[in-house]
Amino acid sequence: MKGQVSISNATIDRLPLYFRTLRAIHDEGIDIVSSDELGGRLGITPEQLRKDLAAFGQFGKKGVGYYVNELKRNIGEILGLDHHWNMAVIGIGHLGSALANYQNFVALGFRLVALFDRDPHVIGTTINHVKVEDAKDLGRIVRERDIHIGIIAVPAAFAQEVADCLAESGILGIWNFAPVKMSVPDGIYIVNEDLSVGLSSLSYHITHG
Amino acid sequence: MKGQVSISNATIDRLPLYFRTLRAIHDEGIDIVSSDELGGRLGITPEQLRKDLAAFGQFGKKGVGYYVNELKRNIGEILGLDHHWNMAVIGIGHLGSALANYQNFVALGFRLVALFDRDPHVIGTTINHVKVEDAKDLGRIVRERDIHIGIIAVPAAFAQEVADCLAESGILGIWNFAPVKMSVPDGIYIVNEDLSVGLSSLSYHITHG
DNA sequence: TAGATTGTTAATCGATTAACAATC
DNA sequence: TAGATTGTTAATCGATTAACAATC
Repeated sequence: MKGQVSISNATIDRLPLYFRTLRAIHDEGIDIVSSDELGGRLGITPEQLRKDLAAFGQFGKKGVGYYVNELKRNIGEILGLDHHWNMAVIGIGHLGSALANYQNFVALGFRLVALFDRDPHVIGTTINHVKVEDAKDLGRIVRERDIHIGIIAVPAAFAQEVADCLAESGILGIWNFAPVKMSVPDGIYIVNEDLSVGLSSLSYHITHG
Repeated sequence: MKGQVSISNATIDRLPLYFRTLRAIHDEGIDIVSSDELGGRLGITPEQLRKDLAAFGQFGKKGVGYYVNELKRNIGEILGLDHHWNMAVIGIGHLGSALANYQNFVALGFRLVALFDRDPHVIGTTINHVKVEDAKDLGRIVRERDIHIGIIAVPAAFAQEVADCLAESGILGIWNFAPVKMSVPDGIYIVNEDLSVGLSSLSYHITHG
């Protein structure tokens, strides 16, 4: 990996697709894959794929291709999936409980270690073997259990105060499903997963063309 | 709107954010907003915002700003939100039922008109006032109820066959939550909402820097 | 009128595509 | 060796940023 060169977000967002596809290829019992084959499965040109990988090092063998397992492990390390980050979901409504139950996260090495809500009827229930705790203990528990990632699934109106609490408690990143722009101190990374953006974009494309 | 000029996806994906923020500003009782204020709330430069809008026409008044309600209506029309698209969710697992319950879609004018699953225990139940029907009736019901958008929330292994059925039945667009790349005939637009991409990207950023 | 703010053109920046030398 | 395929440099394309004239 080249430390000082900045890598485009477009490249980073394609790495999980490569990773996922390499896993599928591995499950098919294939050991070696070319940039043409791997890119082809994703609708990505082989040049694009090779350029993306080149940002981090040399992973292939000229005239041969890429060793599936080795490339998968390398991309996993680049993405930091070998860190097994601890996550908490805040806001156990419909979306929050769906996220708490999402099995794909486990497959990527993430660990769900806490759930939070404010509703006394929800507190104390168990989802996916994790107990829902009172949101007023959020800060304490984030510190105690060394939680790295906070998943915000509360209504938009409460998202900023949750983010503030997470930030104070030393969270590293926030995955935000509330449809609102939040502000946090420098050094905390936010990914906004605003579902209405995708759906509205779809509406645009079927309206035109 | 300029018919022949192609508009960047980056611009289109920002329009829903403008729309959402204009609604919030309207709710605050504010009638006129500048590109500086509107962009500022979203962390977008005023130049970027004006450039985005310029792709579709002239919506502001020099020296004054934008009339909040008028701009909101115009962006809504550009996004096609005034069409009130009919939607169906296929796959009523945790994520599917969360999507079926998601209230923000109603606020954007989308209509949930059908739910589908294969599991006999799920078929016949009701979510958000809509009955879950047998997935084998998917094609017929899509045609009968004039469903425009299919939301795929089935396991990756079944996503392609659902997409094939939707395509045959005249769907206009697919909003895909299955972590897999699907192929559909030209003219059908797909938005992939691959949750593992966002989370892996977050992992990357907290691992580095 | 003076001040403010848009819409648009020009300049810069960044990402993708194409070409090809290196080499397995 | 010949064929295949990577890694990298150069060329193109597209998006963002800066500047400013138009005008409310």
